[in-house]
Amino acid sequence: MTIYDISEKAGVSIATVSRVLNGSSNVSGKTRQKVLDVIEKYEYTPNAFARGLGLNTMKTIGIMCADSSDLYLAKAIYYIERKLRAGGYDSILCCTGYNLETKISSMNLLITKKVDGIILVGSNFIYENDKDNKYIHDAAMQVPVMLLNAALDSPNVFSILSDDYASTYEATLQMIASGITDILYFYNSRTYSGKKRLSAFLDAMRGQGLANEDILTLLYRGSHEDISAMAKQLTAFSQSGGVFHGIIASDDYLALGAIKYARENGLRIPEELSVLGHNNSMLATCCDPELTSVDDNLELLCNQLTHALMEVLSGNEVPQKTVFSGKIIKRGTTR
Amino acid sequence: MTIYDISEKAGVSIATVSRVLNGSSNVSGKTRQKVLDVIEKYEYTPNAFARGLGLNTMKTIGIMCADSSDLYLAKAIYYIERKLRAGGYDSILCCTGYNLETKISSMNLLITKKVDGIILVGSNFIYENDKDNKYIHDAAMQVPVMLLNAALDSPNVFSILSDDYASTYEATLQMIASGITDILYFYNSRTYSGKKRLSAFLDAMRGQGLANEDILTLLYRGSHEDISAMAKQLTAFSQSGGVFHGIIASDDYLALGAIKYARENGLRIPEELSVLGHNNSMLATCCDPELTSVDDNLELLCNQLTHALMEVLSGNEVPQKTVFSGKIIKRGTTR
DNA sequence: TTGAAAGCGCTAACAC
DNA sequence: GTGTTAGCGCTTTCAA
Repeated sequence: MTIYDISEKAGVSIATVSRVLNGSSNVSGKTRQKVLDVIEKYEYTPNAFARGLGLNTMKTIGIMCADSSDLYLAKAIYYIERKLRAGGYDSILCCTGYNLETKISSMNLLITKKVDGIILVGSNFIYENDKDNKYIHDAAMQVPVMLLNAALDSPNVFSILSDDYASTYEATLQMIASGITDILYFYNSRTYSGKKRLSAFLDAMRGQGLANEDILTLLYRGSHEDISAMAKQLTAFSQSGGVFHGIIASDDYLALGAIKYARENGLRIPEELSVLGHNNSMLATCCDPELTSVDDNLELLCNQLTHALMEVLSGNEVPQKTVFSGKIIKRGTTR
Repeated sequence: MTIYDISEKAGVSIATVSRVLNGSSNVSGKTRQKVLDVIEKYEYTPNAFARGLGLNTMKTIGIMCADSSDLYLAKAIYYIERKLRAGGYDSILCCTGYNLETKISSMNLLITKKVDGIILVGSNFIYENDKDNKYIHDAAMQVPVMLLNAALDSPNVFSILSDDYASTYEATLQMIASGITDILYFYNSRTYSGKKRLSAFLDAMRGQGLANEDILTLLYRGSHEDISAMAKQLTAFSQSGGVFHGIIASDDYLALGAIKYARENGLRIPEELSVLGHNNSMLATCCDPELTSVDDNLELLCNQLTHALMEVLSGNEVPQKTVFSGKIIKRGTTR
């Protein structure tokens, strides 16, 4: 069933059918109704490819994320997809992995598929060496690129993020204020936002008069789901002489690793060890005691991002960078 | 830049350009190279819409799931997306929610967008009253429909699932064998696979000579992430007279709720309460003690499903229903 | 208010 | 091995 069939059955031209299809006002009431009836009768729906060819858009947005099974990213995708759909857009999902090569090829694929915009979910898409961000600059010459929890200064790329520096800084100060000065920063990524969190921690500690060599940090490199491996690494670190009574983790997974470490080593939380996570995911309420965690209001960020993208696509002006602030949700793992 | 531009610059016809683009063998080596050079020089990529219009496919698969932020579903989507991409297909993701209306409209939307196939991730898409499955039967008349962890007897729909009945039956028997006969089945869904798990539990218990009224079941209706609410419900159930020393939960979230319940009520696990989960998600290793859980080998299911879909799309025969068996991963919450 | 017709950029059947 | 040409199904001028 094509527009020709409908026009024939309705006794009008294809132009008229097209007009009623697209809600043009230049159609008389009775003609419109006649066409509508035929359309309904034959359950006709226009061919999306043909329409795409004519309009040069199929109203789809490409969503790239490294690993859609990561709790945080999964949640972000969920919020974004929902909002996009509400705005009449579909989402093509690309799980790229953490490798630059595959990110680039995913990006090209999306461009080739002629998406209307691209959303990069998570800070791991931004590289320190700006040469490695070329694929983003390039993509942005074709379509608007939105960054969630990352920032990049480039025309046609827009960043929506949480002020990780501020919230981690604040969290560190709070833990210090609770009487703990030997704090270990336990992290797993050296991405854009990862770096900012780390330096916030370092700055806050230095503010306490601590020398760099007295500040403890530990980088975890394993799978983000392998809680046991995290605990093991902490145990090893402790056994090799690391002394700490607080752990600030760069995400809730790592914080869970810290809790497991405490349990395996007979440390009471929070009396002997304070633990603070990040993301305030459901993991924070599934452990015992429940986890104090930084909430950066992911849903708000995602809604904002999606809204901004649709504004850009409508040709409206949008701020290049929007920063929200997180807040610390106090639970049982800190004093 | 179109195929005409390229043909002109290369001094050949568009047909020849099209041939080299599609790897046709009927092109001489030097002509091919000439065209390739021009393509490279101008970074030409064919217009996907035009191609879609001609071929009537854009090599995309629609993935529907109720909630992509659910750990289990997120993981499934991850596996499926990866495998599809490897096979040259893109995925349009639709998070439908649990409401039939929105499922239907998502389904229609995917059909309208002319996807090549549709994957329904999770058993909540199948309804008891087959009238409510009409949207699936209908969709299957247009494109193949794949069901993950659900089954529906209909032409052009293919089911890949884990034998939930068998694994839950086995799990129940094991718990009974460990000396616990007062077992509570804690579940949250009355979907296809939810029902099968429940009846497996009931059958196994009845096999022990227990009368229906002595078998304990408890339905949780809250958010799947609200562990505290689960624990609360269990506490209330216990306080109102429910006596049980084992809990078999229909997923790991609920099992975490059970663990929280035990902790809040000072019950030692597994000495005073055994707990068994389902899905063997990362949640199973993030609690203390670690959770015994049924693993239904999601990755295998997803790979199988994706492979089957691509077979169908290639016109090959594929079994209408494929059942794998799960296995119980023994950890610390059971004796 | 309506219709005719020219694209949109590609594939593939057919001719050479 | 290569070129010509007719679609694919829609949107959108331009005329009437």
